[in-house]
Amino acid sequence: MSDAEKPTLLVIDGHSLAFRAFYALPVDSFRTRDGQHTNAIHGFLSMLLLLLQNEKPTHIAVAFDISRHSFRTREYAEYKGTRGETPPEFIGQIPLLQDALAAMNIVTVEKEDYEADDILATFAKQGVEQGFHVLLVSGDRDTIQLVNENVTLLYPNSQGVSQLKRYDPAAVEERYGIRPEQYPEVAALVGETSDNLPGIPKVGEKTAVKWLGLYGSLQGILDNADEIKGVVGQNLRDNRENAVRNRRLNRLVDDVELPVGPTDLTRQKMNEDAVREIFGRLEFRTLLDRVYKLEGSGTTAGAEGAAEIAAAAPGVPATPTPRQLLDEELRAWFEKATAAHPDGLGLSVETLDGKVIGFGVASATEVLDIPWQAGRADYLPFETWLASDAPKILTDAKPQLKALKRSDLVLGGLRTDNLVAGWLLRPSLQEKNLAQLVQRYLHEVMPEADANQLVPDDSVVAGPPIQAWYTLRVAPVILGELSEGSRSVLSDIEIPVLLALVDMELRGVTVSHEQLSALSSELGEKAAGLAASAYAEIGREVNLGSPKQLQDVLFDQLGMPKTRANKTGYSTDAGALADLQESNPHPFLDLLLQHRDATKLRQIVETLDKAIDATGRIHTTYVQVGSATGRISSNDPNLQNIPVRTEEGRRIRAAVQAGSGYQTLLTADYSQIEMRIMAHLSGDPGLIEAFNSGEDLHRFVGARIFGVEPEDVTALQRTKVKAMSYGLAYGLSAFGLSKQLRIDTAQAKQLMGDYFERFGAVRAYLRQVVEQAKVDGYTETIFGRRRPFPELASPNRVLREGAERAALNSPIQGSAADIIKIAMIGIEQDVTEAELGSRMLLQVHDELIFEVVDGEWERLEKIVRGRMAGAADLLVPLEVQVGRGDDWDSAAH
DNA sequence: TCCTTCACGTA
DNA sequence: CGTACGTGAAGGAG
Repeated sequence: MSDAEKPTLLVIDGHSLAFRAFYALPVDSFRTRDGQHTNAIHGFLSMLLLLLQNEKPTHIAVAFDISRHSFRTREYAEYKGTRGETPPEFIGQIPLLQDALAAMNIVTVEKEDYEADDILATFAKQGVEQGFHVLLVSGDRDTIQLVNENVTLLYPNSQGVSQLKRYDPAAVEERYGIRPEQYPEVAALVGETSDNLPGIPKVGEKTAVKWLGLYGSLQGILDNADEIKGVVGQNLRDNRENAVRNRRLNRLVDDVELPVGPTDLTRQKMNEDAVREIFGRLEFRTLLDRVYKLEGSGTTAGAEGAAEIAAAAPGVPATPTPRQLLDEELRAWFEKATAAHPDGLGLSVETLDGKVIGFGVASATEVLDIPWQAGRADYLPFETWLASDAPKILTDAKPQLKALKRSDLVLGGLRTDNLVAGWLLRPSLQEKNLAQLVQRYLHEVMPEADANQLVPDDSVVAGPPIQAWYTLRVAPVILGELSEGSRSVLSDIEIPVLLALVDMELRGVTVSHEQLSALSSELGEKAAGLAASAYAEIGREVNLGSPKQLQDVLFDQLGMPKTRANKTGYSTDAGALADLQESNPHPFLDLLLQHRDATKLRQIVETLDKAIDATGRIHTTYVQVGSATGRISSNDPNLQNIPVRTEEGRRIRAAVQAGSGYQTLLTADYSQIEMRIMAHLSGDPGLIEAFNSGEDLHRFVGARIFGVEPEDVTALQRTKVKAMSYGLAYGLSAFGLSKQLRIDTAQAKQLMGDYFERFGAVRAYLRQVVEQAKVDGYTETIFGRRRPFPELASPNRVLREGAERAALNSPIQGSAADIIKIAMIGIEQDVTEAELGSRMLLQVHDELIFEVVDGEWERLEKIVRGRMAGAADLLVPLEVQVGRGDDWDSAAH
């Protein structure tokens, strides 16, 4: 019988797959109205449907364990003893899963005293004997031993149950370097932590496979144990019983007496009523759809069945089939659709290498598929709609807008971006893409190719039309949950600033490769010299970049006192080293610190250098939804953490320059914006007076604290005061302050006391913020941006107090973020209206950097100053400092 | 090879 | 026992 003619028997290890699914899918997103968790069931069934569709088994069974006890636990009581308690959310899902399988007429098998894998082994053996091709699905590695030319194992990868790796004998050999039947011998030597089966210490897969190659079998290895040298040889001799026991336990039993045989497992037609009932009870709407599609395609139900389902699941519209329209039809479609959708149509831009290759457009009832080729006149009605102000809804618009611009396409009327709106709702961001948003807000599973998704099947991958469809449907749910204030933050701040970020990213900034590479080699030499000196001090070479090796040097070799403990030992960070330098001065410490400095800087230089493109510019990516406070972050590369505090750091900034065609750089930053916001929010008369008087704040405060005249406050004192002022806005304690200022706690308390005596309303405000947040469950910025703080109610003190500090800082940091965004929007608008060639390039939280066309300086400076200072109307003025220079360093002030 | 921890740069 | 981020090296897990 040829392979193609053979019937296929599919046997699944129910427990292990359901458990994998449980950990692969978020518990919170899969819960019925009455609180039953369903994530394991959903994940399992989704995988099952995929298997039925792709593998088309003729026979099928699912095996379960009856309990945690089996003949193995009787033989070895500790077997699987390290497994923790079953999570409470998992309990109860298995019986429901079995109900669902029963409704689908799939046989489930379990046997007292045996594990599911033994059932798999038994069916595998019988199946092969009776001429089946056998497919096993299990998350237990022991089943690898069952693989042969007629038995294939499908094993879930680390992502969960969405992707199953196919192991035939060749794949096993490729992955492990051994034949399938040898696998349990390897496992016996290595041991299995999750089953509480210790193996031979220091023997991993590599060693075990090597030994098998040398001695042929486990028995051969044990017989020749005396030949094996070194520590591992000794370990083998000392622990040979482990290997013997493991081998005994991991041998699967293939002659379990079962009530059914392979031929009894013929795939049956599902019981539609029962399936509808149980899926309804589990609230699986999309899955039900998929079940019917599957039944319809394979058996008799057909389109009729699918229609019946759509009717049976009210409120969930069936996904429309994408249409391709041209010319007049397309024009008419948009005319009708725009009229019917005043809140916008869904749009998804498909990109490849940053260029546009297609679009999906969705209305409430239809979706369009628009494969893109530039210059096609028959798509003109679409291009017209795209450029118009007609409202559009996207998800993660920024990369799509960048691609549009690169392809010289214009998009107007961006109404909302689901990713940004979702972030405003939950700024700690659990949902990073459309699929996750759909799951959370529509409680549906979107078909997607994403490895994190459950259904990676190519035939159901969501193309642009489907993306647009879900984008349109999820938008009103998110918008409906946003507060009024958050909705105006979205429309008045986030959407406009998103458009500005698109342009800033595309513009990039010129960075001198010559200067960076020179600096890099200079720093490299410096680091090498420092390392050599450091080695000389301790008489040996260590890896100065390894905290672990440094611990040996500091605490063993040099006998220094132990520093602050961390997870892997004792801290060697700059603060700890400074403490050591004080108590146990040693030249090594200083050399180490300098070496760290040099290598860190070199690393930054190298990262930047590698990011320079062919035109000599670096294009960072701004992450609009990256922070919980409302700030924008920057990556690939991060241009918001370029050094500035040291001389050599500033040389990096000096490599950031005005590009060709531009005369100079303009930098503009807010001075002490967070302290000004604190003055505004607290209404503290002292602080407000300090700002309104024009007096330097830190000097002003320092004069009070150190009891001197403002002009006599030293630079060092001012630095300390500055650190303390900002520290207060972060929830700094007296203890923390004493550490930072290297004074004792009593003195720190005194300092804070003095501070609050002078600025009492600040303390009252900070306390009030936390109290209010505990009542509301969230904090709010001046402009209405919210950040939820569920941890404020936590019984865990560490969590709760951490949340309190974050909560008191959030309105301050978040309002500052709002203000600079508002300024950016205004500046872009004014620069465009004034038709300036000068342009905004970078944002670094409280600073903006522009490149300036010759002759435009005065006009640009006026716009920038006006928009930044006027971005908010506070009780204190917003002061803006502007600098000019050929590069970022010299433009600083 | 992938993941976590440490350390450290910015506001 | 100070908020918000992103990056890279080392070293453990596999």
